[in-house]
Amino acid sequence: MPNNQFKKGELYSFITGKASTAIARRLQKKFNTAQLNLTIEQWSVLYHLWKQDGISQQELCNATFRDKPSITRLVDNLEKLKLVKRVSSKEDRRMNMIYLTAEARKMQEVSMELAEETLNEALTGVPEDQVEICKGVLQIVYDNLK
Amino acid sequence: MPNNQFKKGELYSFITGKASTAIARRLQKKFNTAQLNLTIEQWSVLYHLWKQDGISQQELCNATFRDKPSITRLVDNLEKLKLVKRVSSKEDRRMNMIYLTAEARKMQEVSMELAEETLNEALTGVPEDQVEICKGVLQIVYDNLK
DNA sequence: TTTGGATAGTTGTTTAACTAACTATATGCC
DNA sequence: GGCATATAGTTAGTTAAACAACTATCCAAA
Repeated sequence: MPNNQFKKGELYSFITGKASTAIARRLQKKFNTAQLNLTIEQWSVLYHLWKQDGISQQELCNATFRDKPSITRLVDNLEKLKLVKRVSSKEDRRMNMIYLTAEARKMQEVSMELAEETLNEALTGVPEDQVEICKGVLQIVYDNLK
Repeated sequence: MPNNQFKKGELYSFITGKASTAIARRLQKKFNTAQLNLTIEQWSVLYHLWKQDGISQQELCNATFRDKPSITRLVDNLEKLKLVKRVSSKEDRRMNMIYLTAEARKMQEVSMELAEETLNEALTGVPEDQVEICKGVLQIVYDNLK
């Protein structure tokens, strides 16, 4: 028997992701205010490179949950901004390994602080145990559908 | 004192809305399979018109959490698909009232069933009380940031 | 009654997502 | 070795979001 928790009136915001849209908009505004010339999507790519530099575009696809054309263009734009460099792999010449520039490395600290700040604003007034439950539910949703 | 529940490694999926992206993609695939020629964004506009027909573009902005140019273009495309009609208001000639066509009215039942089906798939294995908590947290997040 | 501000909607530009079709390289099998 | 297939990445076309600048209409106060 499927769960039928969703009355029609409540289904909308779950599908449209109003909460995560609001979070992303708030973070984008903070980037703009801080003169950080970076879109949230570009930041999400840098985020994974900060964790591990020199990974392939395919690995960025998996990490960011985006398809190959999206990553191609994000890397194009990040390259134009001189924040990453494509280096074609010597072991497998089909692959581009993506490396951060010094410029991009400098952006990590500020942007991560703004991201944490945004989440703290978003979660003001939410008890910690409920945040944990919410994270768990969203993880299951993702696993169910991926 | 701000909540500091977010370790850096966990912050990413909250901001990028992986769960809601996955839900929207799954629903879009169901639309395509069902030969329902409709994007999720277009569906989200129809959703509110099914609840109340003949509202203004500004009201659609508020309901769908989108800005005016986005709604202008969504209505443009829905008009091309002959799913809605713009009728300029007689009381206030600045306003367009948006009306569903018979064609669009026919799409409500099928598309809503697919949406509910998608959410049931997404929430498989999640206890009902946790879904409620999650919905509550996302609502607070939205209210905190809007 | 005119003028100035507010509101409703449109247009242009940039960035991104999705699909499909494409090129280049690698790999495994005959 | 040569061919089929899979994998990595790119390109093209459509839809959408965000922002800024714009037009048209309404309304209220001088």
